[in-house]
Amino acid sequence: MDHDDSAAGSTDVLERLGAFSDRDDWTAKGWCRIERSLDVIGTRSAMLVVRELFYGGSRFDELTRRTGLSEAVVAGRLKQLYADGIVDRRPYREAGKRTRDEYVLTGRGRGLFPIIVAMVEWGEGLRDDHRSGVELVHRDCGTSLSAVVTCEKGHEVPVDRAAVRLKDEEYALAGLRRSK
Amino acid sequence: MDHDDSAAGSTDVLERLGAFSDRDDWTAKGWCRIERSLDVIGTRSAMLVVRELFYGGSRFDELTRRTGLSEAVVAGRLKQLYADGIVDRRPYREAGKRTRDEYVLTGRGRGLFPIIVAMVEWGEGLRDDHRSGVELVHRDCGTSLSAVVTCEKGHEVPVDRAAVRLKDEEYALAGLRRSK
DNA sequence: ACCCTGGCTCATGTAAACCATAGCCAGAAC
DNA sequence: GTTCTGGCTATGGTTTACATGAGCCAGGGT
Repeated sequence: MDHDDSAAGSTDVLERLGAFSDRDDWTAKGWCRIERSLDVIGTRSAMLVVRELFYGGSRFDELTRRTGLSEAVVAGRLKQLYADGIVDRRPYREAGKRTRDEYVLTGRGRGLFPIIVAMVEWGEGLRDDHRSGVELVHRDCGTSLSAVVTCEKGHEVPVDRAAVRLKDEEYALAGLRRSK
Repeated sequence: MDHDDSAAGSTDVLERLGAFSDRDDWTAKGWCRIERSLDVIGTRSAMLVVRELFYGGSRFDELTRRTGLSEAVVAGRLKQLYADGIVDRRPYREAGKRTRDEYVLTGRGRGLFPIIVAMVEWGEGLRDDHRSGVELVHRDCGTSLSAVVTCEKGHEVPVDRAAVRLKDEEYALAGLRRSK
């Protein structure tokens, strides 16, 4: 298997700045935002439930049916997502039925939108049946959505123009010394 | 536990267009790009390895040390990531050591950049120790990175201005009929 | 030739994630 | 009341994801 990659020869990923360049000191241990995110949406079932919530599903049976997950898993996931502030419960009532709760994304939940878009976009390239599948579009102009990385000044930032660093270097280093 | 959510009362997630609005027909079953992405980077270990590759790690011992994962898991993950075309292997040689392979992201692997940025950004809001942690910045201007959703015309698209639809509706419906 | 280092694998065990089935129980309908 | 529906839970079993520790082996040093 050979990956004819156009960038073979360049190691251009993120540049490491300041104390971060000496990475061997702080391996793992909750300093990383990605790990936190993974604690909440790191399972397949969590992502599928969130997907359905974005796609407009809100009731228990919709969520089980459309994710293909078992009721027990969906119930457990919804509990966790509620505890983590991703979904909120809201009572509803259908004619002839008792009152139930439906589940809607909170602000924090809707904050997952770029992740959803990025994953849909990236999944597109994994196989080559580009005809079928789902597409996210702008309501106003109809063109498809894409997650792009920008800085605060609005520049689009490709991988090789990005860098990593510690947020508050002195604070972080102090915490590191404490825990030793 | 009450989530004082400013958007309580609005169900504004994605609008469902065309045949997609009748979602109950195609539950699950590989039509979704997100599921594909999850098949490749859906585990904690995969994301952590990819994170380290973005942060400049490339050798086996770096990857195990910095992810905190066991050697067996890292080895297995690297195999899968190689098979899926996310990483490439490249021989290197340190003085006095034998020749080994190091692992670098392919183009497809670097395509995960928006997902990484979005997850770092989202993980920021999960707890409130905003001082410590890692930060992704633009090399040129130093401001921190953010993943924003745009359409092809460059408009920034918030969740409530986005919609979902089937890509090639006739093709998709035909495939659906076939599989019945 | 021998040793020794380090990337990698194998074996074993545990915990988590998931499915399938059955059952509970609030409450609307009657 | 009684019944019946549907959201949810509880039980048991399988599969996947991980850790731990032992061990293999290519190949550069000497």
